[in-house]
Amino acid sequence: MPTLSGKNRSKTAELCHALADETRLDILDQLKDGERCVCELTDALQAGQSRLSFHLKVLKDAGLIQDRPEGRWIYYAINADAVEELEELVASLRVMRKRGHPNPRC
Amino acid sequence: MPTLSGKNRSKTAELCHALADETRLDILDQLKDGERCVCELTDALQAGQSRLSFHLKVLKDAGLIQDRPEGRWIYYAINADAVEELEELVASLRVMRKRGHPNPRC
DNA sequence: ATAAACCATCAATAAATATTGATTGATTGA
DNA sequence: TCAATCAATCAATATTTATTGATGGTTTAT
Repeated sequence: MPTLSGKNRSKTAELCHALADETRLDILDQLKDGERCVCELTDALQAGQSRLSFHLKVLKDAGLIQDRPEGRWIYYAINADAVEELEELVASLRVMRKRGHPNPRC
Repeated sequence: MPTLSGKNRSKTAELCHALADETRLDILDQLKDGERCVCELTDALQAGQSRLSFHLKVLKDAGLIQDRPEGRWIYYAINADAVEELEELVASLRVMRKRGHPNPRC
């Protein structure tokens, strides 16, 4: 599970990094309704093939999407597990308690 | 509210970008229990002051944190509204329906 | 008034990311 | 087999982002 600190912290950063790009958000928006092959995405997003392949790799390395080769095509789909991890991460950000600022000894 | 596509998309990317860095995750982890001044953070995170100021600005520009000047100090705290926005964003990623891949006409 | 603490900002450099076009490999159909 | 389609990868370049040390402004205490 993703955490703010600790040993998974870099994995958490990677997950967020994958979401931190407009092209990749566009891709996820396309995948929201089900799997798509790269050629469909180049069509829908008006983007070059090598560019999309690059961003798909970023998303896949982060675990946000998965691929399913079928013959000549490769279908990409959102990984539901990753979305669940994101939910946990955001939940961990919930403000716990307002600390009455103690005398800072700086 | 943050969205995958549309006019808020760049704002969404900015929000995620702010989370996509280990130092900034460390900062948020510190702020989870309440507000902190910069000098406390430099102490706790063993990081240079200008470096933290930089990352605090990234977080603040993204709306994730807010600051409260008090005398010589500036206290930073997590912005609960931003966390709520993140929850909505993640919710929008929920897989809607598996589309039985239609003949791609690529 | 002076000195010290706190913090933002700047300039310079270093490092990481993204984009483009070209190449390559695999698969399908003629 | 040959040609065409789909997609990953590479090389080169451009762009962004991060780090460091220095500077300057503001506030507090002496």
